[in-house]
Amino acid sequence: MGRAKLKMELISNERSRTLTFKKRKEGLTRKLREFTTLCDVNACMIIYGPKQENGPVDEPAEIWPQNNPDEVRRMIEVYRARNRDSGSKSFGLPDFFNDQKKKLEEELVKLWRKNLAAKYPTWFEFLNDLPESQLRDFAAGLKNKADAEKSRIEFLKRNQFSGLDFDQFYGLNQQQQISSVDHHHHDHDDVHCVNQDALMMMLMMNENNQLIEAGSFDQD
Amino acid sequence: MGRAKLKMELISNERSRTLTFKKRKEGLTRKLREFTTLCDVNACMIIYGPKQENGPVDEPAEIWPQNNPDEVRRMIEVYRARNRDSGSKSFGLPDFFNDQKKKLEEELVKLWRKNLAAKYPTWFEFLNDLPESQLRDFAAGLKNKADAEKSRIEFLKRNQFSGLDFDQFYGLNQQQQISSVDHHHHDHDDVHCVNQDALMMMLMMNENNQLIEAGSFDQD
DNA sequence: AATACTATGATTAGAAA
DNA sequence: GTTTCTAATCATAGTAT
Repeated sequence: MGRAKLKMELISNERSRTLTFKKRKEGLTRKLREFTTLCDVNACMIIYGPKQENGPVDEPAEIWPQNNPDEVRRMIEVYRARNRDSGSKSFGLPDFFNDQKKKLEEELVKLWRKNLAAKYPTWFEFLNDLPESQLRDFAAGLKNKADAEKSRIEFLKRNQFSGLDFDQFYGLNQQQQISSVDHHHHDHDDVHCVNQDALMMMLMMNENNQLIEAGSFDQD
Repeated sequence: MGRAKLKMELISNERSRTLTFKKRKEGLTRKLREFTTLCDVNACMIIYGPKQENGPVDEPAEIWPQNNPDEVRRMIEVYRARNRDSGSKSFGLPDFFNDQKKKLEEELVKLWRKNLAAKYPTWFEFLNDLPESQLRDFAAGLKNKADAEKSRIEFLKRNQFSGLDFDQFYGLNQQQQISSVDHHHHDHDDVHCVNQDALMMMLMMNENNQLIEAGSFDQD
């Protein structure tokens, strides 16, 4: 027979629900495609699920525009930017940093670690991809850098900002709770941890995000 | 009369197009709401436009779930995270930095500047919002840090990293095309610019992204 | 611009293969 | 799990207000 009127609530029957999910997802996608075609608008859609008992949550099931994640990202960025701007136009600096900078930093650190972990079992194994000569130089440089950083911190501790808690100051203390980032301890320097790594990287950059070019010199 | 069959292309008649936009946008939103209700899935949608001749582009016209931008953001984040992970599982460190860190830093810097500019005509005027005592301490601290940073960079330039192609190593070469971040020169230090500013701010924050409270000490 | 109408086209619930 | 069928519901183009 034909269709019956559907009560607008969660479909309890699993088979029906799965079927409806499939049908309506397709219909939704078609509608959105038609919509953008007919009216010349930008739109994007992300559909997750369906939620499974023993499956990963939030598995993306459909994105639109299809085959164009960059476009999706672009529109998302626009949304995010506007969403940030509107709403709180007069927030102070601390608020801004609390809200946005922290998230970005966290995201950065997470991504960094995640991708490092994906490619290398341990943090520093990316050195394996370097030629032997650079490897030696890097090892020496890293040691120097670590030493220099430690020295600098010591120096600052002694001579400047007395009364400041520098560990706290750098945010290098008790940061184990930064999401679920696992900390590898490196054999070359105990001082390094999440933000220290990121900080190191930033310290090595100039304003164009290029590494500061080192002149020629002798190393110990 | 009733409806006629619609050709699936941009509706040339502006009046019809506007009307269709409105109708279909509503229909789309209803469909998506029904969909999530019936099938218990997460989904979000962003609709921009309609594109106007003399209006701002990409004006958000509709988001879903409505009144829940946080939820939209959450889903977007999940999408972004997954989207990043899949696709290129085996990229190296340089690629990662080129691709992701740069984007994040860019976003950070842009947002920072945008919001600073919105609130303060000049970069350092946010100091005006600090109490007098903190202002003095901050100024002194900033100078000391700037000096220390400059010295450290000089030191690194002179004494370390000879023979290394660090640009290549970190994949940080030829990055001038970093969008359109404009560089302001500040009167207190030529070395400082975008990233240096960000660094400064980082250095001034504790782990909770609050500005460090300076203890009392003598300044030069 | 927004709302209402309504004939018709489009979608889809339920069942079956 | 998919596809197909079909009647019933739903959506909406064109029009009018």
